[in-house]
Amino acid sequence: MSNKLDSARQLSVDDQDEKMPTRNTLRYIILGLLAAHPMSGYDIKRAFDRSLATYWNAGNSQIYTTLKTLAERGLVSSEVVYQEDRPNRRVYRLTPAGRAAFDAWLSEPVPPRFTKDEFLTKLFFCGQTSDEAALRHLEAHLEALRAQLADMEWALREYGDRPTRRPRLLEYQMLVRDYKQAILQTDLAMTEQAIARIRARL
Amino acid sequence: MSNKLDSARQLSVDDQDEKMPTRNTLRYIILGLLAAHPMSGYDIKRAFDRSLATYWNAGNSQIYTTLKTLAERGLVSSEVVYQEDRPNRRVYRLTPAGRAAFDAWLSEPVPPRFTKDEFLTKLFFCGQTSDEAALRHLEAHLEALRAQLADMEWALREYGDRPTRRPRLLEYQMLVRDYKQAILQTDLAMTEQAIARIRARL
DNA sequence: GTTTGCATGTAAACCGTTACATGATTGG
DNA sequence: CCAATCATGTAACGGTTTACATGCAAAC
Repeated sequence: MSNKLDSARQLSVDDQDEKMPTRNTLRYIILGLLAAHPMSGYDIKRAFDRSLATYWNAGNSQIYTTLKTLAERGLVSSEVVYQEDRPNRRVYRLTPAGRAAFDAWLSEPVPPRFTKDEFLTKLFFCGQTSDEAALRHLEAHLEALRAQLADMEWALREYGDRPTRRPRLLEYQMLVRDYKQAILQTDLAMTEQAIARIRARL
Repeated sequence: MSNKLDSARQLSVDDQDEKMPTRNTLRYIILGLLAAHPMSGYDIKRAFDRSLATYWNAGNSQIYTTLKTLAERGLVSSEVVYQEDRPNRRVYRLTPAGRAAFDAWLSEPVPPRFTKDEFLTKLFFCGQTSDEAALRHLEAHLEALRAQLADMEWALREYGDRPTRRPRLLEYQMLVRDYKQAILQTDLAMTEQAIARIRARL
């Protein structure tokens, strides 16, 4: 469909490329979190669950391995913090190179990519089943959406109004939150409408 | 969490399990398309671009390899259709086993999975850059959304009103289309609102 | 005394993207 | 002559998920 300028791809002269060539959004998320404060892998996982889970998430296994590769590339450094009563923590912080890489990512445009939506994809094919089966999917989706909206409300109450010394960060986070919430609400409204549409025929 | 019946996991004697255990939405999409009519890999690619691209897409390489594994597992069969003037086509059709697998997928609930949204993720971190950079991202997103909406309109005009002998299929496809369109419109509205919000400060 | 929370990881399988490869025909 | 359409694939890499593995402390 759109077919404009695929190749603005000159050979860049400098091959300092400890290549970080592809996408790896997760790497940059971790750098971005560490830009706010030093954290352990465990902390990062909690940051996902608290505030990021709606837009992205990752399992522990991916987080820990990614931290390791970031360290190998010199984008983060780490030190062990010894604790009694609890397991020791390995705390990571950004290096200047890491900060630079993060800034570069922030200023780059988001590369386009096809969306993948398992729910809509299945619904697309539901003409090949019974309306009852379709209704089951829609109702399950409705429930999932309500749970997600409730989670967002909860996270807002729990973590949203804490004082911060970086109001700009919070401002964008709230902006994104509102954005996502509006989409979820439309999603919910459309699911309800679809249910009504199908029920009307039974 | 669950720690009860791990031991239901004895070596199963029958290794008919040509296991199709994971997710692979693409496999089922292909089965679903073939359920409507027999098609070649090329046709499947076109079906994606015409009507499915908004919810899912795949490159040729993945399509052709997936067709091969589906054939190995006996879910589809194929025959070569010879053509003059053009390359021959290998046309695939569902086997009864394939139809059964597709039906099973349709009746299963959609397994939950974390969403990943590169755009919102980047916006989430935009408090660490200039508002100008954030505006650039938002404006690029706006343009992408407009293009996508235009594509959907175009696809509707081009392929949407053709007569069909399976009105139920089309009905669900229209439902999903409306659904997606509403979400894109909310997306667009929120992007515009975010742009206004940031501009108000400059 | 069992579950939850803290804390860190490894290995393998699986899914998706990018790059590459080929070759005839039709239309501008 | 160049681009697009038709048509089919292979190879390599990279990113994600799932399963497995460990172990102490506090709380119920």
